[in-house]
Order: sequence, then structure tokens, then C-alpha cells
Amino acid sequence: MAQKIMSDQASANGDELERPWRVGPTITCAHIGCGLQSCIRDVPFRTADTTILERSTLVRNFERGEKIFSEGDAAAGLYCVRSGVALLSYKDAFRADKAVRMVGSGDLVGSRSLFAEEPHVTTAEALTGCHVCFFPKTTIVRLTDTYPLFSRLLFRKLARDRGSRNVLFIREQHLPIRFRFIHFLRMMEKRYGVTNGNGNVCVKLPIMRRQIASLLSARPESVARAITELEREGLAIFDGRDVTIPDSNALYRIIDEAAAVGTHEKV
Amino acid sequence: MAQKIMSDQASANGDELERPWRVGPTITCAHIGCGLQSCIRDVPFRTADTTILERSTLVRNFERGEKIFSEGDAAAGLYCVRSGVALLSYKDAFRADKAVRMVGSGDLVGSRSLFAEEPHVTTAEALTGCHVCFFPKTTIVRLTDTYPLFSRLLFRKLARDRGSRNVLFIREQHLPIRFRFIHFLRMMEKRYGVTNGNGNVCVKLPIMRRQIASLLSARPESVARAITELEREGLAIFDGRDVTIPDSNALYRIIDEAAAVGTHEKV
DNA sequence: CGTACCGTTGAGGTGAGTCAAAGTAAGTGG
DNA sequence: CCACTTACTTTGACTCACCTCAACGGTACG
Repeated sequence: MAQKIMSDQASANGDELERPWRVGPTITCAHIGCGLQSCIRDVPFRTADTTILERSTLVRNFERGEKIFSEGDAAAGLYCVRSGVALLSYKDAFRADKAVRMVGSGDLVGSRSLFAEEPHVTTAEALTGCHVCFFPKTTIVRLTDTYPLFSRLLFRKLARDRGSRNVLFIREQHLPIRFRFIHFLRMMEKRYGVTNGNGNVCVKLPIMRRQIASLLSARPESVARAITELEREGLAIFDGRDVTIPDSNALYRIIDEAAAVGTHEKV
Repeated sequence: MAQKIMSDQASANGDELERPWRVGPTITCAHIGCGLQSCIRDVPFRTADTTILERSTLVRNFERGEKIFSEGDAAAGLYCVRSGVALLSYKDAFRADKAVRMVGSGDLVGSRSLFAEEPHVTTAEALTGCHVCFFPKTTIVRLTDTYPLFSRLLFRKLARDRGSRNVLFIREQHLPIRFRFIHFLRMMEKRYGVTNGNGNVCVKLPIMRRQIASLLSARPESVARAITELEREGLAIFDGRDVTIPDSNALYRIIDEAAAVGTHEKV
């Protein structure tokens, strides 16, 4: 029965990936930033399974611009970004690329297609040099089949990740660009923000305006205007991709307080 | 270890749900329309587990307007709509209700919150009388822990369902209303369409204009205008919630052919 | 026979898209 | 080190799809 479900063992073991993938050395996921680590740490793997995990896992470096996988590719396993930034996008109804998700260190990618046993619906392209590890489908299936705890932790992580993504990329899609952009800044600050000497928060945005715009379902010009407006109000200072936020509370109050003056409309 | 993961057994067994829930009679999911059926059918459950499934599953009828669960409620289990139509919505940043998903016969609801072990982020309200069955978290966990095949089939179904939903509710959110509405019609036809005597396709829309608009992130007036336009072009005839589509191909060609004249823009 | 809500239509306003152009930064090669 | 190219960003002017507001007809219901 298990064999019947696994659509194609041969194509799922990673052997058909392009060559630059290498077997991961000591991929016990004790590596910092591997998103699977939290799902594995507390699971009492038997030695044989640890070996399988280590032997089957592949790692690879991607240059800026390289595609990690493409729309339409079979989902051969689970990807985990260990460092760098990649962008997931698809071709919309007008054949324009639409970005759906930015992924970075620790993020798991490709899980939906993997578990749906369907081809990828997005393309993952490295925006910077990326170090990615790949867990073949057979390995994931073996571990989820053998260790219910692993399975539960994995699906919990995936469900939680999805929950936090949904806020910006689904729930806020119809709000004004200004709101979506501030929300985006908050997400970037949470992930990439550092507090500098003056007590200000600084963020280095890992993506360019065009891609920000695409993520927000907007145009680069509109993003530029939102930026100009925030600068005029003194809520954020932009220098290329470097953002300084003098007062986080003041900035985020804009989106948090919208509810107070809201429409309270019923569906 | 399993105990530590299960955050709260007491609140998860369904006992704390409001009283109208009753133990499901013979819930072996041989019932037509139960969305879990396809995940259960081929799994060799032991008798004890079949008994647990049957004994723990609850069923309940909801009147139009009743809430099946609410935003903020703990996710106590998995819901499955057996008949009727319900709407999932949340309060947006302006405290207005925003519909995210229409569910009907066979649909599984609440899975993300359940597996994330987080509260529901949406409210599910019955739009018609709804017959709903409820699988307590303890049951689901027991079955996924015991039967890897069940686990895999369940997650496959959930991943696939999500994939098809994403098309309209994520990927198409930024297309013109006309496109989103036609896409919505196609989904409705697929699910509720019948071919009448004249060979025309008829669909009875289960929701009102305001809710269609909310699903499409638009205003009821804009939906009305989209409807008027389609009628003027002879692509569809509307009579309240009854839609007649004389030529499906002609209607859907509008969205399918957009790609041909697209912008081909890169992110 | 009101009252209430849904659906449609019109008039008018506006946020964001489009188009075009200028400014800026990052290479590249001589 | 400086021209030159190329790509990214910003700005302004214009346009338009959709929203807002308001009015009106239809239907359900007490």
C-alpha cells in the first residue's frame, strides 16, 4: 500500500536532480538555521534512521539568479534554506511573474507540493548566494511513517509558518499599499532588524523595489511613493535598501490602530 | 513525549463543545460526502481504532447564521461539512468581516489551526442549515500516530485542497474584478452546476452578492456591475442567485486567453 | 402595509496603475 | 581613473478601475 501511494520512488530520491547537489556531511540538522532541526531534536531516532537521514540529505550552493526549482517540476523532496535569500514566484494570468513569498535562513520550502504529490506551482530563485539542503521524499516519508512525533512536529511547524505568512499575503492583500508596505517592513524588521548605536532600528532589505512591489501586489512606482510618504512623515529613513526606523511604535501604530476607526462592516 | 506535544487533552476531546453535538452514529465515514472518507477507506484500521473513531466523532446540525466555531476559539478538532454551505471569515484591519472561503459538502475545516495547535483565525458561519461532523483532536492524533498511511492520505488531501483554493483566493487577488468573478463562477459551476434541458449550464449560487464581493475582495456594487456586463455580452444570464451559462467555453476563454496577450513581465 | 434587507444603477471621487523621463548606483572595459 | 553601459529608483502627469455615496425597485416578513 505504501508503495502505491509513493508515486515514483526513483524520481523521488534526489538522484535525478542536477549534479551540483552533494551528499550532506553530518546532516543531523544540528546545523544552525536548518528549519527541520526543531522537528528532529526531540525525536528518538534509531541509529539506522539517523544514518539514512545523513546519507540521503543533499546540500548545494546556488548562485544569485539560479533556480532552486521551477514551476511544473515534480516535487522530489523538501528544501530548506540554510543561508541566503530566495524568492518564490509564479506566472500569473498575464504571464507576468508574481512573487508570493520570500524565504531565508531556516525556511522550509516545497512542502505543499511534496505532500500533495503534485508538481511545484512556484519557481524558487536565489536572490543572493544560497546554501540549500534537500531532503528526498523517500527520507521524509520514511521518517514520518516511522516516527509519529516527527510527523506531528513537522506538520505543526508547517501549519504555523503558513499561519504567519497568511497575515500579510492573504489577509492584507486588499488593504491600501501604505498598510501592506508597513506590514512588510514589520516582517523585515522582525527578521533582519538590528538596533544600532543610537537605539534606532536598522533593517537591510534583502530584495529590490520591484520584488517588494510584486510581493505586495503593487507596482514599483507605488512602493516608491509609499516610501517617500513615510520619509516625509519622519517615520522611516530610506537609503537604498537600508531602512532606519526611529520609532517602531509610531510606525506600526498606523496599522494597529486602523481597527479603531474601522468600518465594522458585516459580511 | 506525546503528552507534552498534545497541549491540552481535556479541551481537545470535544467534551467542552456546546451540547447540541451528539455522538455520531456509525461514523465509519462510509457516509456520503464526508471528506475524511477517502483518507480512511483504504487504511486497515484495527477494530479498537474503528470503535474509537465511531465513538468519539460528533455530529450536529447548525441553523442558518449559527457559528460552527469562532475566531480565537481553541482548535479542538477537525470539522467536516456533510451538507449545507458555510463561510469562513475573519475581521480585517478595519474590523470589517472579510470572507476567505466557502465550504460545502465534503470539505474539511479547521485543519490548519488544529495541526498548528493555535486558536482558529477565522469564524465559520452556517449560511444554510449545515450538517457538520467533528473529529476530536485526540482521535485525529491517535489515528495519525498509529496509521502512517492515514496520516499521509490526510495531509495529501489537505495539501491538494489548499492548492486548488490558492488559485482564486491568492493567485488571482490582484486581477481585475471581472476576471476574479468569472473564475468564481467557474468554481461554482464545477461544484454546483447542472446541465438543464436545453444543454445550458445552470448554477444556483449559494451565497449573496455581499459575500461574493467579500470573497473577491471587492464591493457588492462592483460585483453587480460585473454581472450586468456579462449579461450585456450574453455570456451569462442572472436571475437572483440563479445563473445560466449558455456557452461555458466562451465565458472561460476570457480568463484562459488573458495569458496570450499578457505583459510577460519579470519580477 | 410598513420595515428591513438585498440588489442594481448613477454620479462623482480617488488610489493606484501607466507612461515617460530624469536621477542614481553598479559594473565593465579602455 | 574615467567614459560608457545597464539596471534600479524616483518623480511627475495622466488615466482608469474601483470605491463611495445616494437613490430606487424588488422581495420577504412581521
